[in-house]
Amino acid sequence: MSIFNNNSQRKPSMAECNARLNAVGDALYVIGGKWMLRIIIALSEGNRRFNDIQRAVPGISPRVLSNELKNMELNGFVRRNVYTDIPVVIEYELTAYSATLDNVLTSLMDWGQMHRERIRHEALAHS
Amino acid sequence: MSIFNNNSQRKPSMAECNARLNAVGDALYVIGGKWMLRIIIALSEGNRRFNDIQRAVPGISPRVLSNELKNMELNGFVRRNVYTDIPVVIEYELTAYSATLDNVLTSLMDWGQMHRERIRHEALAHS
DNA sequence: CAGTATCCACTAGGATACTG
DNA sequence: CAGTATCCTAGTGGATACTG
Repeated sequence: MSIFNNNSQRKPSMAECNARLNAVGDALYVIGGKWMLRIIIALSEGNRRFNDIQRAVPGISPRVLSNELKNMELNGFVRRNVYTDIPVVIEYELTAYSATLDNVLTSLMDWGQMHRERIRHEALAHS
Repeated sequence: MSIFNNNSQRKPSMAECNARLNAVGDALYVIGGKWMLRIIIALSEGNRRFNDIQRAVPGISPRVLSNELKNMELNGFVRRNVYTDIPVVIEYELTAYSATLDNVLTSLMDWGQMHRERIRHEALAHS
């Protein structure tokens, strides 16, 4: 259902309104940080080890990456695997649950791309 | 295209990877704040005047709402209309551009709802 | 009603150095 | 390599009072 085109002409109830607000709020609370989605993208592109991820997410410091990964593990987006061979290898991998973010991620990517184009054209128009 | 299931088996290039990262970053930068999407939802549900919006977005202070609305106007999501009758009436309305957020918004709502359910079940399972 | 003005608290996140 | 430890800053946003 679209937020913008209310085909049924029915005015949404207070309860419905708050449910929407809360759902979006929850989602943003979890994924709205600066880094989490980027880390997911990096992982989905095959980076598994700490320093790989750090390289794949430009600008992130080890401290922040460490915190993010811990949170993501707690929330079930990521699994941390320790392979106790010598040398020990630690790898992160996305869980199935993180795949539920697929729609969110692609819609954000599409919109971000579109928005960037728009800004670019505006800038040109004003120059 | 899905981030998670790369059917073509092709490993994405560095350039593609960065493009995705940037697109998501841009999108989050614009809409990732605590308030903007909630204000859009409030507006989409028929609230047009300053205090209406403030009531419809629980917890927002007038200072923050004022700042957000100005930003949103600058970025083309909202139009501020001043009707110079007596008494003067000021109304905010969503622009066509804000409707481009439809997919983002609905996917966030859906995911937020699902995630909340999941958390609830987990809490029950642990009690 | 539609905001401003002030003041303040918190915390996400940056820089850098260090460790087992 | 996979992180911790410290320290620090900037910016977001809360509380409250006030104004044309």
